[in-house]
Amino acid sequence: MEKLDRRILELLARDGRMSYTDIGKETGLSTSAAQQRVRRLEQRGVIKGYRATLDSNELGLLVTAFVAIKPFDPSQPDDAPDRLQHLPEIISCYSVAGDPSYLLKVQVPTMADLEAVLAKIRASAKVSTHTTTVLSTPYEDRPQL
Amino acid sequence: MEKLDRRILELLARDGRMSYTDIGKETGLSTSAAQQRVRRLEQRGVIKGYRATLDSNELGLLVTAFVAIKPFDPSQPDDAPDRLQHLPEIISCYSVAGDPSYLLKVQVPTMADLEAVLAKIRASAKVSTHTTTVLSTPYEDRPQL
DNA sequence: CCTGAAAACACATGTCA
DNA sequence: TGACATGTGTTTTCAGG
Repeated sequence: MEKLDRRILELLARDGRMSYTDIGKETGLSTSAAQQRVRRLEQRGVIKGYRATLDSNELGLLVTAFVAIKPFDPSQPDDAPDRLQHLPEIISCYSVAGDPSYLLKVQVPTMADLEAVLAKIRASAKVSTHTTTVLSTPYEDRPQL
Repeated sequence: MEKLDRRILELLARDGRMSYTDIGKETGLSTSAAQQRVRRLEQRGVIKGYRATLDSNELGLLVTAFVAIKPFDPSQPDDAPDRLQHLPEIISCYSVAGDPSYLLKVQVPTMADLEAVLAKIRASAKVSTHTTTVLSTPYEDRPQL
């Protein structure tokens, strides 16, 4: 019944606070059966966690940008992610194939903050940066189911 | 007491299933006071929703890529986001400043699926695509607090 | 923002197929 | 191993102040 687990994941991806009772109703399972399946999905790591999704603008994070970085010296060991981890403005870090070595997603209150973060990125990771600023976000993080 | 709301948002961003009782304990509020603040944050749209975060690999989504798109004919009306919305493989869509007009994040099971989605993107939105494939993801979607 | 009580829910245990 | 029933303790929810 792998189908049932998919259905449960879809429900929780859309509403992370859905009760086991409601999951049971939607899937035709009893409350405890639903709970058991969810617990297994959590233990297997399929469900990594739960979070509230917040409105960046309401939080005062008005500027979003993608920053592609390239090491100054490609012969050096590449530990950019470690070196950049301490910057909370970096929301995501992807290692990519292609010209840049990493692609970062950055969120800050103002353009001035972006400038400051870019300077920190260059200094911390010894990289050059190529920044693409986001004008608007038609949609983001749609559930993968 | 704007400080309290920030704290609540931080807690819920990290654990979207935290109970109002526990939020109260962490913030020094009673259960119902905590619940009331959360409800207001939801109504104001600061909290947009709750979701389980899933492991893409476990779901069989082994390929992630960023796709920059450019319209074939820049004189035409630009409704790419609308035209692409129906493709569930597109997780996020950002309107960006710079050479491409949009940046898409795409997730699919295999490279063959990526190829298929790129064809659909080009056909649906009448754009050219420039794809950057993700090799690994050191970190992603860190809480903005 | 708190109290308090009723309803809903979570969750451990035990049973059955 | 997976589904279910039941019982106990929490949590949610909605009065009221």
